Amino acid sequence: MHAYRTHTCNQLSVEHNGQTVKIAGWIHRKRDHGGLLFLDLRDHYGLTQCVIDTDNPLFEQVERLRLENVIAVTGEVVLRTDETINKNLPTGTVEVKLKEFEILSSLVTDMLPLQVNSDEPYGEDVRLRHRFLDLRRDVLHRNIVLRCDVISSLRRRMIEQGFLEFQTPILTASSPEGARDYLVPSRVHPGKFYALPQAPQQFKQLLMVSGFDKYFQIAPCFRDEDARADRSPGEFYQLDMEMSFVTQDDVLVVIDSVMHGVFEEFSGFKGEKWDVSKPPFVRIPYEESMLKYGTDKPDLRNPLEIVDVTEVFKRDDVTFNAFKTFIGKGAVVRALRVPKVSDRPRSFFDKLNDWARGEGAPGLGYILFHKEITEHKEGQSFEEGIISTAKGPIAKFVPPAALGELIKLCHIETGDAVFFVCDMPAKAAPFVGLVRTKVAEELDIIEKNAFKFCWIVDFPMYEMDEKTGKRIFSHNPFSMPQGGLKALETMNPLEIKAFQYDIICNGVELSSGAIRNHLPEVMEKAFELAGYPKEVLEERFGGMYNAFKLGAPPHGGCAPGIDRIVMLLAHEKNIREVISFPMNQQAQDLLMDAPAPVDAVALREINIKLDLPKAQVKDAG
RNA sequence: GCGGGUGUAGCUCAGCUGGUUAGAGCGCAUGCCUGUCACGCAUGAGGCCACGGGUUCGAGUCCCGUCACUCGCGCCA
Repeated sequence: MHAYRTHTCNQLSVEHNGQTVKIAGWIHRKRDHGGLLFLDLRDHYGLTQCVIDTDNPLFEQVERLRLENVIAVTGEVVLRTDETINKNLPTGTVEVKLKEFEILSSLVTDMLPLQVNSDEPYGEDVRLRHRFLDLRRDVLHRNIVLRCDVISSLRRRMIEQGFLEFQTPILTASSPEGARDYLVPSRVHPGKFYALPQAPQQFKQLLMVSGFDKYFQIAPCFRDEDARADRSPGEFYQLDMEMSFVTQDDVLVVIDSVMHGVFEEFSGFKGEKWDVSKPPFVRIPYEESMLKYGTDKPDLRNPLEIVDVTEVFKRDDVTFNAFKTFIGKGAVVRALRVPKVSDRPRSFFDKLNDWARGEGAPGLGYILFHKEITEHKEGQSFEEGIISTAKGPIAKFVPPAALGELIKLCHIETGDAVFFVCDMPAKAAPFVGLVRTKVAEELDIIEKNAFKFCWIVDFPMYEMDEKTGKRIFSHNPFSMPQGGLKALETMNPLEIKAFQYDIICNGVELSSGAIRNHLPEVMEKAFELAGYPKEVLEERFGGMYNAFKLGAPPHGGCAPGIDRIVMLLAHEKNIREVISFPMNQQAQDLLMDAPAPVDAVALREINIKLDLPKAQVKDAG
């Protein structure tokens, strides 16, 4: 017999009846009836009930065992009687009649800081400090298994499509722009630092220049930025990929197929299978997304759409001066049509209005289109049909003809309401986007049980930095401008689009990607337009820039975030629920106690002297 | 860096308008219980009410500050 086990705790069934088996695991739960004791033994695979009674001289010893002790149990598999079968347990038709047992770990004597056999929500610091216990618990344990399965599926799908898996350096050079780097001091080169890669961006491009054609990596990325619920502090993983001799469309098709495949494969992880968008995923130009959804990461489960109705409020016969004056200063009016809500009580609209004020808006104007009146008759003008039915705070400022135009623009039907937001374009779009989300949540009309994908394409190459008034790269400096050198030389830079795309699922940004700028002369011009002289390009991106002068293929790729993919599939709101050993929000590892002070000798060796703000001196040892 | 929330037993939480002895469930300990599966029953141990200051005759409760955790903003090419 094997030293530890002949079967796992999820394996035994009626077919093992009568066999002597050995199983090993943690004591999940004990039910002590005095003369009879049940013990649920748990391993990675499942639970098996063991039973012992007072006929066995070991009874008292078993009775004394505590939860979470690790033991091996040897005994006979016996069938349960019909009344005692547990249908909730895969092994519930049998039990192991304990003959012998062996303690395999040092005995648990301390109080457990959290109970493994419970699904109570524990405080996150306790969970992180004792992550190994937390990871034993069912939900988290299964999430991590899902993560393993997703990664192996991604890997298989990439390899099947001819991609090669690479490793790239972890100790590398600091990259300008972007997030803050994690820096690692060099012992050999006093005063110099490595940086941990924010992404293997330049390496994967260099691999393309090296002629490898199709690259992928389950790539760790390090960014020293503050955490969010959907953003792990410090480090995260991407399915990083890049391919040569491709157009944007080629990249999108590959990712469509990988994402669709993985989501189809695992969409039933939480029970019922969810619908997954069929490829090709819909492609929405950035400008259209900002207009229709008020964001560059739209949740397409939300059926509501936004329309620009500035023209309507500009009309001479519209007398709503609050908007008119503002429009004169460059503001726009965005309308959100909400079907079938005109009969909602006044409180519904008041509540939304209060919410909007809470968000810093002056209020939320709306017009209601009541039922009886839009059912206009032949011969009656459209406008006549509408006039007495439009209600709401600003309806009286909008005469029938203008209402007719509004109805056409927004495809308004009887019983609808329309909300209005008037502001400068850069503010109106995101705010009406918030309204869109808020209203859909209130009405509970966000589609359930669906993973809805889309691509946002045609991002602008440059944008104005609001604070400095300077022109900057709006996504990253590596993207190819649409129209190439000619566009850079002739167009208004702010109107140039890039071959830059994001993939979105249910409002979550999974990845950015681009067709890269692999032409040195186009790079020079692109950087010049962002205010960087050629020297900066040479200094900061020298490795790649020089490589491009020695024969670079056109190439592009993207890098879907693995943690977020798993988070979506596991229906988790917090990314730490799909990471084995995450840091807390302050970027501390409470289990391993990192970051930690180092002693003076170590510091001297790397030529570092600390100069700490007063309050923190004591922490640094 | 800024704003919101939380902090009471090992864990999850309750604790009213400030009122004298601080409560429950789980876990732990002891005892009873031979078919449970979140077993049941009884008894018990376990508290710097995050920390520091203040108001008050009296503070777990009110006020101020600090710290920790968490959510969001800034940040995240």
